Amino acid sequence: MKVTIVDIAKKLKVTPSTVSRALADNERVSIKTRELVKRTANEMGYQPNVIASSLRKGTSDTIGMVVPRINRHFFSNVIGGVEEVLNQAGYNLTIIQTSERFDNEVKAIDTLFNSRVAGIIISHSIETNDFEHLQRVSSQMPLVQFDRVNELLDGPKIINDNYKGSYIVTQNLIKKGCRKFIHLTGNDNAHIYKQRKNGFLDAIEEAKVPKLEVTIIDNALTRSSGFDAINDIVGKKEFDALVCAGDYAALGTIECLLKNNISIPSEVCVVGFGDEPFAELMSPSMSTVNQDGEEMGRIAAQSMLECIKDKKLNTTKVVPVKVEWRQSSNKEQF
Amino acid sequence: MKVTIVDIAKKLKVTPSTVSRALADNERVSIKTRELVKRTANEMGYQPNVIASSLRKGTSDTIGMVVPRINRHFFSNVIGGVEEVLNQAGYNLTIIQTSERFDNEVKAIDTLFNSRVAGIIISHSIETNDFEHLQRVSSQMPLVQFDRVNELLDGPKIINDNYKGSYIVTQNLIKKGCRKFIHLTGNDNAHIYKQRKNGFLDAIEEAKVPKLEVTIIDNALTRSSGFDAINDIVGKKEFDALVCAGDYAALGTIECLLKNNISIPSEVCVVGFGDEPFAELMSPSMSTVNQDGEEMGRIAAQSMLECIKDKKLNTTKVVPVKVEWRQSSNKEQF
DNA sequence: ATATAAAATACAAACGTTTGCGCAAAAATA
DNA sequence: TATTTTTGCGCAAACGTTTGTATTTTATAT
Repeated sequence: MKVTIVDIAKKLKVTPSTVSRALADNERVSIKTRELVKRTANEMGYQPNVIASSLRKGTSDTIGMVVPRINRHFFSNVIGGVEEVLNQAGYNLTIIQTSERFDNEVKAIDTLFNSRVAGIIISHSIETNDFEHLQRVSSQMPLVQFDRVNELLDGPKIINDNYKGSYIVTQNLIKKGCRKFIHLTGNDNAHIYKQRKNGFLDAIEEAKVPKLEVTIIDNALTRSSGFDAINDIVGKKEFDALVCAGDYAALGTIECLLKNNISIPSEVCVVGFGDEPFAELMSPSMSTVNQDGEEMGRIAAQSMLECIKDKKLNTTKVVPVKVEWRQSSNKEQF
Repeated sequence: MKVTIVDIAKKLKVTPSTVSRALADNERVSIKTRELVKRTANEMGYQPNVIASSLRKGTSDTIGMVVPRINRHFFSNVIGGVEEVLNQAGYNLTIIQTSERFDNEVKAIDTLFNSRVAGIIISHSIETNDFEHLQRVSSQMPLVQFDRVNELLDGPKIINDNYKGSYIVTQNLIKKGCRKFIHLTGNDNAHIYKQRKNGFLDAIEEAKVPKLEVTIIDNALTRSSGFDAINDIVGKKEFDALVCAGDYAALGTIECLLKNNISIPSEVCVVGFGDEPFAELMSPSMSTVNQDGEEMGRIAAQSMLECIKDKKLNTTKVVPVKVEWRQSSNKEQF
């Protein structure tokens, strides 16, 4: 049914090895035969069996990618960037999502490992703080981490400039006159949130402005937990700035503020992180930190390709972020 | 280095075939040996080589999925649904995006075909109106189409109830008093847009209301083309309802209307299609047709699994849609 | 004890490539 | 012409499974 190298060989009365080499443009076969073989292969409708090829070569042309959620704007952008570079280079991409669950992440790694992918690109689930499943992998094949990375694992890491994003946001809010800050975040074992918090705290610290107040609220990253967090304290506690570690939390807080007739930004400034598509479009439009997912994906893929070639690489690349100033923080400056 | 079936066989002084069968829980090997083998495999850290297995079995446990854009909310939801069902069933998913380009689609199909996936789940690029590349495929492996489907190809098709979505929207707008309609759409060779247009036109037709005006604008699906389309006619042409075949177009039109100080919905009602996350959050919030991507994905995956088992299947399943009525069309009824 | 049936395992080929090695013929050099 | 080098290709093994068939072992019946 399906035409193989052997079929071509038979038809041309040469050996499969010659056909194989001819198709691979190997110098050991004459140009004349090479072209003859290619032409015949075409005529016969030959389609290489990459499975067989992978088995023999011991590696495949597939890269595995593990992400927490495929339908998060940021991640799907990263995937887009990775795809772009990898396809260009002749690689395929197998994508698995963990839905933020640790056991799914372990299973995903196992699966990819068993299908002998050429390498793995991963952003960890939020539950993950044990990295043994990857220790084993990183010794056997290239492992590229992005966004949510673990410093202790070998291999390239691509991260957003989380620290700087928060720092600049906070610095500017202080300049605009905000004094009573609340920071909504996830939890510290996730690197990105720790960095965002540190950027926030350092900006407060280094501002050298007296009487700055700071409150940190953990585990407030979703729309509903953002809403609830503010709902709990509104009326009881004074604040004039909400620096959120994520857009969805910021969205929740804005909804809560509006419901309580607190005006944004004149009474309270709100800033998110991530620049989800809705941030620009909602009302008031949300100030937030834009992270270039596609660029991150391209860099991750590039790093992967380098790793496949040179084996060793242990760099950390930082992708710059850009603060989008919009209505939700558009308070007049002093 | 890596432990294989042969290694286990040697250690246990049995043959590879026994080990293979034991691991597969085959009745032809005694329960005692089965357990012994499994235990030893575990101890030795055996990881099955799925590549070898695929080669031998002639098929893999990977399903290929081709989508126009991975970072479109709807598609990433479908992917999520597919993933959920397929992973449960022990299958993997290889995803390729075509970026709406026909040649990319052809290349994607080729790649998946060559990697001997067990089946392909596809939603066509907007450029695609030649389906030869799939004719070949559908005779060799299961092909499931979703959302953007071609009726002439064999295999299951899962579609949204595009017709009904538009029909209900239009019917209701008429009830609310709208009389001068503009329909922004893509082009007719894409089924979904044709269906949406038909739903729109039929609702107009069947309303039996005198003096309904209708204008159709093609190739207006993006934010900017939506904006431009309205910008071109505003002031020159009267209209009180925009029925858009996509949310991004609707967004563009709303932006254009606001810029021209045309009030929504009192002067013009706008309705989109797709229920992108921003639709709910923008201001005015956008009425639109919600399509359940995850459900569609689950159904597509189920159909794929059935196809793999039974070979023949030629059904078309329709996933119901739900109209979300929001501010952009919240005009008082007669 | 022997013949027969059933159970458990062994044997060997196959899946479609790739690749190190070897061999012959052609070309180049002595 | 004899020797070496180059060129072009064939041979055969290997990658790690799976599976149809053959063989041995064990259980059952005669």
